Amino acid sequence: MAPRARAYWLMKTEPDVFSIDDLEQRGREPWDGVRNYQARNFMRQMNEGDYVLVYHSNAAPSGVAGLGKIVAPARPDPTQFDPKSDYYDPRSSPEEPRWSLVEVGFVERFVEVVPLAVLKADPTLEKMVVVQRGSRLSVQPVTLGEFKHVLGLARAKTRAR
DNA sequence: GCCAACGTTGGC
DNA sequence: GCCAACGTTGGC
Repeated sequence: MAPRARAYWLMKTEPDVFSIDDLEQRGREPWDGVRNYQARNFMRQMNEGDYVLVYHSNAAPSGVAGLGKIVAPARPDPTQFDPKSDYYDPRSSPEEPRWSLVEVGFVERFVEVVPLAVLKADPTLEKMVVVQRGSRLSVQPVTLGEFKHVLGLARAKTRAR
């Protein structure tokens, strides 16, 4: 078996709820609560070792806050079965789970968030899903080129200080 | 807090 | 299967 190529992703989180700092403190986190089919389908394609740009949404500024890594592949998200959870889905069942989660491990917290405005102003990233108008997808694929370029932007800030 | 853009639901 | 109404996301 040829090793599967590593893939790259962007996952959004609201830092008021769960931030890159929270991920750093915990080390790894089950990424529960995703309730969008497209996002779920991307999570089901993820493999251990894939890298994740951790994106802060509804933040000041919104942008890429750090780097994570997939440490466990998709499995049923238990919150869908829990009537007390905000993410409870009465139409899902353990026999036929509708929603999945992956586990994300902490890799790196950027010195500064790379703001969405910077991504949008960068011609190299014009195809990136997160800069598209009205993009709401909370789990997105990222190309290797985009991934490297965003890391470069984050590191440029580090070197400049 | 506003609101544009989007995804989902459900009547027909 | 269409599409209006509704709820949500997320930038600003």
